[in-house]
Amino acid sequence: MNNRPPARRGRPRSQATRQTILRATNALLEAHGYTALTIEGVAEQAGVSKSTIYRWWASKAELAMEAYAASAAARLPLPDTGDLAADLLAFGEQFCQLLRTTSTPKIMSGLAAAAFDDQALAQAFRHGFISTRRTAMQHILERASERGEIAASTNIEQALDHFYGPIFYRLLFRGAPIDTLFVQQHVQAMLTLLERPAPSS
Amino acid sequence: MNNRPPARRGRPRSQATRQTILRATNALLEAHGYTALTIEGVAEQAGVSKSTIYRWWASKAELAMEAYAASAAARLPLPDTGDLAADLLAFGEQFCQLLRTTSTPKIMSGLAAAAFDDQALAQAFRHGFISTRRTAMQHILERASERGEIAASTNIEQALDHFYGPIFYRLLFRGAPIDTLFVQQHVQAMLTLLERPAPSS
Amino acid sequence: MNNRPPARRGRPRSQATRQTILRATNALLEAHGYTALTIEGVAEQAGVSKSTIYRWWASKAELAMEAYAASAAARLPLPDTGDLAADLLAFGEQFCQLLRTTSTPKIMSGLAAAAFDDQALAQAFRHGFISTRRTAMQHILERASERGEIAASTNIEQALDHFYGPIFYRLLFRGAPIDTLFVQQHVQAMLTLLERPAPSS
Amino acid sequence: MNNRPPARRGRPRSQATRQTILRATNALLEAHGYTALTIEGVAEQAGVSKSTIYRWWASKAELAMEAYAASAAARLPLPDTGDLAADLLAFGEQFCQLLRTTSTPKIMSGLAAAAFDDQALAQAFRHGFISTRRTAMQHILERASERGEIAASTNIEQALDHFYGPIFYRLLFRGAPIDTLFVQQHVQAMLTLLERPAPSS
DNA sequence: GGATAAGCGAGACGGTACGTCACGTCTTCCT
DNA sequence: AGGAAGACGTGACGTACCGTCTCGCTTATCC
Repeated sequence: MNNRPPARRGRPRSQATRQTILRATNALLEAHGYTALTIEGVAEQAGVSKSTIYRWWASKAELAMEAYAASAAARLPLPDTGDLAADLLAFGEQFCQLLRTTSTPKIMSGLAAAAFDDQALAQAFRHGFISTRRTAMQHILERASERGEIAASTNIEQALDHFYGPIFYRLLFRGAPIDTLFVQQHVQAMLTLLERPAPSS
Repeated sequence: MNNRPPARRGRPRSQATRQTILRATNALLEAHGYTALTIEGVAEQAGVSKSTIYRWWASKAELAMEAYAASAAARLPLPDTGDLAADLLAFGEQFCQLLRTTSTPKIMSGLAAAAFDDQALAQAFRHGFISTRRTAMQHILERASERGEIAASTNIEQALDHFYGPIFYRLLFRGAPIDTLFVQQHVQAMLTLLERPAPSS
Repeated sequence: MNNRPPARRGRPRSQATRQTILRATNALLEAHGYTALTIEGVAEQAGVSKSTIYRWWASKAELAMEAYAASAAARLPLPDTGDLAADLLAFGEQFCQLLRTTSTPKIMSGLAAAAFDDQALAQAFRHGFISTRRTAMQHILERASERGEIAASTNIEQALDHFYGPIFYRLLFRGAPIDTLFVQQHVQAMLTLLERPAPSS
Repeated sequence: MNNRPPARRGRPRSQATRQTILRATNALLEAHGYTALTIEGVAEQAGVSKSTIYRWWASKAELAMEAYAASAAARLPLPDTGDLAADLLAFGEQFCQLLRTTSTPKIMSGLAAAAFDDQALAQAFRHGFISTRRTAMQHILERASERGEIAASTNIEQALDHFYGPIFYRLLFRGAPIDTLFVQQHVQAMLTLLERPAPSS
């Protein structure tokens, strides 16, 4: 692995500037949402020139993605209680609280829409926002599988779709609440789908 | 029922113009997607003035909504085979085919994102796009309930979330296929959740 | 002379409506000036439909002209003291006061500019605004001539140009005051130009 | 004297673009008059974006002013024959010819009307169009004064009003000709007003 | 250490679309 | 037929951002 910096000629990119831009983007996203985010706004907020932004990000979608993905990933809950139902409840509860208290839904729906017009962005979106969340949940399921709580044959992919799908559907399309009651019922349904410990006999 | 002819004063709104605008909007939506839709583009395509559009629709979101909702509703499958599994399969298959072959996903994601910035739009979106689809599915479940295929106590709302949620999640967020295999597995999962006729006796 | 009204078919033109429109126009002219005058504004102010206005006046210029010409003409001073200098002073003083206290300059400059784009309007403007004023002054000069205060050979046209020219020039182009001092000096200059009674000896 | 190169930050204003805009404006003014001048028209004619025009000029009036003032000033006659009457005749003749053969009257009346709605514009108009012309004439009168052709006590301001006033009055308000005969009579009147060489004795 | 490259802030520039305003014409109903 | 209401196509408005481009200046590496 050649991890030495490439030692390119010319003035190196300022990491400070890069962070300032990402922070400004996040602040604006949280404050006014994705639609209202503009490159010019970020430039002003960050005290940075537009060209500097365009040098490193191709569009506001790409910028928003990078800015928000990190902060979103950092907040992902990672419960490990040793019990599937408890893990699901804890994860669901904390995850839904995030969705309730941050601008995440707004931003994700904006990015999802933008992704339809830009394949590269779609790629980044799925990697930065979707896979991360799926992986977190996957760990829970795999641990449950190792403990024998769910059958080894369980279709994990499908289970993940069934966990996240209804949550986002309610949030983005129905405007329905993502409260404790919902989480409880949702986890119950998940267990119904998962708990097939092979009745043996 | 307000069936009185409005008997309003002044020149009445031209229905021909209205239809032309809606048709032009649909054509542009299908051709270039929601992001690329502009009021000016619709005006030109329809041979209509911008002001006429603004007179009746407050934004491109509202226009796209009305234009697309009708055409989308008209295409909703309404199977009635007398068997829950068959109904689900038929509905799922046809519904997913629509999502695969039209610009519906693009448009819905655009509208969903726009709905976050406009409560009135959100309202219209849920009524025009979401409720319609839910109702279609609800009829299937209710008929199954009457036939005793599913328990009367079944939480229909939750079932609907579980049906639509994963479909849109795969489509908008994961970019995952909505093919026949998926539909079959998905319907199977739905049956698992629903078929709890409490064998009792 | 057949002075009976033509007795045309259909509902006759409403004189009340006509007057309402002219009054509304004058009010708006005085309040906001010529530039800000719009047909739609007049229609609203007068509680009248746009078509009614267009039925009788071809443009806002023509309307403004008719509306303002009458009210302006009514205010023209007509001094008759039996002495040229006194008449000139009185007329000048009162005329300039009108120009100072009403929107007349604004309106006249607007109309003069509009007249360059419309020959019919130019015609009407000269007749309604310019000739009227010239005639008033002309009477003064003619009476002076009859009294022998100025030579019969005096070029009246030229004298009128010399009287009105500087006033409007100061007002419209220079933004210079049209106060008592100016009027006095101006009248003095006029007398210098006019009083050539050829002392004969 | 601010001769330091401004050393401003950012991309400097393109002088080429500026000139292109001014030239396009003049062309359109001369061709279609002031009323028909539109910012969009100038932008198209000059191959320039609207925003660039709005960046530097606040209104079509301001633009027309700057565009036309320079070209008008460049054409001002500056006779110096050593004789007042000859200077006046030459200046009057040439000046009136300009007014006859160019769109100047149209443009000036438009600007004068616009100046009533905008004090800054009025200021610029007086400086760009009016003072320039007055100064030219003033030089003629001052030279005559030095030569003793007119009394030192002559009110120059008033003389200038008497020179320009009737010309513009005939042009803008009366639509009366500004021909050689008029100029001769006008100059004669001016001399009557000016030539007061103190009869001594 | 001087040449050579970028990085960077500022901001001008050609564009596109916005949403608004008033235009002048029209269509409908009412008087 | 006159008239009020108001829909309509048209054209320009002035604004907001877009993404690109020149500037002058700074900060590095390379010869």
